[in-house]
Amino acid sequence: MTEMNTNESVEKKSLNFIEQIIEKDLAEGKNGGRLQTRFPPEPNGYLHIGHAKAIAMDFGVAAKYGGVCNLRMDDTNPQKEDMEYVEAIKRDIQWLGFKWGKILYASDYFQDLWDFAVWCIKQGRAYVDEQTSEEIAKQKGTPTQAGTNSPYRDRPVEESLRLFEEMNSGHMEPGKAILRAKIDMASPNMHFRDPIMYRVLNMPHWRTGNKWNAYPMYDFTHGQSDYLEGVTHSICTLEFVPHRELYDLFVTWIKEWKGETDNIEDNRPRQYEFNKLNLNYTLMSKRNLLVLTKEGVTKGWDDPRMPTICGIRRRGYSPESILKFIDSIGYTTFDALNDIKLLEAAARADLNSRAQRVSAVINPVKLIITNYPEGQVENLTAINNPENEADGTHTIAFSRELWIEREDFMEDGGKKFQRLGPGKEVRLKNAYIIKCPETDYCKKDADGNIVEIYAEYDPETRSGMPGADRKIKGKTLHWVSAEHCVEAEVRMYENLWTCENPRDAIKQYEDEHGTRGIESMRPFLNPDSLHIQKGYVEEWAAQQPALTYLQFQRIGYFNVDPDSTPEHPVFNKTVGLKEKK
RNA sequence: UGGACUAUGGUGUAAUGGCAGCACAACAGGUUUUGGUUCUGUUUGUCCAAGUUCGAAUCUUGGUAGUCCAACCA
Repeated sequence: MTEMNTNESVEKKSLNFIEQIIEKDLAEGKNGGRLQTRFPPEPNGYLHIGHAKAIAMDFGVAAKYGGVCNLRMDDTNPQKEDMEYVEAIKRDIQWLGFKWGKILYASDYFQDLWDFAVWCIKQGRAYVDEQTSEEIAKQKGTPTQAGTNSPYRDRPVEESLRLFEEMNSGHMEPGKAILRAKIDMASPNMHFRDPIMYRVLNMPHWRTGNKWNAYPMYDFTHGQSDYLEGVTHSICTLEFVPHRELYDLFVTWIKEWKGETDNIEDNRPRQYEFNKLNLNYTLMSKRNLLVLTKEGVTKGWDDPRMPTICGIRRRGYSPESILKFIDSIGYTTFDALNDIKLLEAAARADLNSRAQRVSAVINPVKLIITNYPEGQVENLTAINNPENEADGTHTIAFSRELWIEREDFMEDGGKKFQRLGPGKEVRLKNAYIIKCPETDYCKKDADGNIVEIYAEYDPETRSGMPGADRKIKGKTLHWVSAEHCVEAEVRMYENLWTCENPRDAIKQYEDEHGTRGIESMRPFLNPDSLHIQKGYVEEWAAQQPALTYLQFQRIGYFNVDPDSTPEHPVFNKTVGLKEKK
């Protein structure tokens, strides 16, 4: 092997299996060497982080290989869909940093699909079935047992055509008839047992108004839409694997309908499937997320505990951290359960380089520098981001009375406790080295709680002075000046769920107890998923609403919540800093 | 018990018949005005069994385990 070949093979290692397929197809000139993908959400809810994985794939490969990715609303079911969601979907995709070619709608193809369906009937490949859904379900058989043919299967074409028209007239009751493809009731693939093409809904559609009363099903829409708009690689998740055979069949039929009989294998969309995102301690299903919001467990789709893209955004994650996470878990055909810690690690890695460092005390106790002159105030220099010098500095006020974290003082902390305690010396970040006396180091209330801590500062050790270079045993603590800080609401979040796989746990609970909805969820909900704490934040941080990403030093990454006002700042904890024991 | 798909450290992923590598996690140490960052090092893996082959994580067969499929949802 030559060195060049080695390098090429090294490069190939980083390609996921979809990218490998695309490179091969492009090299072989399939579809005229074109690459076109689509991201096809149903506008019936908000996008979640699982969608972000699909978005990163669909838009990502298009951008990488010079193709185009269109955004297509899969809007074939007006019962469930709403235009409210379309804007939210667009906003979330843009926030993630992707650009679509066109915005398309499956409903754009309703006329084509109708004409195609009529052709199928005339070809004897489709028929109107007038049985009830129960009868049809019964005839479908089971995975281990073949189905039986509908009595309407071989009805005259003219009769089906007339009934199909009636299905769309608005005068037929939903459920009275459906259009089915005549395929194979004995197929081991359940989707081949005369799948439903059209059903009667008698409902206006938010885009097509009252034009249609019968609407096409997913299976009779997706492949045809892909074909009609020129998609080459229709990438979706693994649960659609059993649909692929049907997808291919309908694509073949529609090409025939269009009279395209040349190059039937190379010039057509193909479906490829990757594993969808499963995250432990996280519930992804839209239906159940809706229950949480309706029951008031969470406050809307953008609650920072939600796995929705808007929730994650509000929580303070950057788009880059989400993309980094998705990149780290990869695309395979293995049904993995990913560790949410990987998402947190990706966020820390990204936020570390961009978050502005500020001081905030969220479990405060008063610290009095007994030898610091009363009324004196010093403006000390704080570095905005040690990872990026260009971010500059800001000043932070120092005075006699400070707030520090209650956990940073222990009367009997022992040797391993390197923070403040009787006779112990620590450095105050950007300020002075201070020392607690051996005795009379604090004041307590009647219950024995410490209300004030006393220490003396060494005036020679202000940061920047030569005396500051002195090495001490203690750690460096953060603090805020009691008179120069802002009181803030700090929202701290934990996992919403106490079990690794809430989906399975809820399902099992439902089966065992016969309960539904919120009753089946309660046993697995973390009652402490939201802690609201009063904190003290240095003035600079509270005055900078433009600061998107913050690090409360020694605590974690935070952002400013939309609820925040100058009078009442509100911060969300995105993720804590890594802690060493 | 029909069909389709899958199985590599704790978690995720790479290998395209030829040295089992990477990330996260964990652990130990150095640096550090964040118990952060960073740097160095360490531990841990091919589901099982047989076969093909000079050589198998990879191919074959048989087990085992898991996921998906019987919505007038997508």
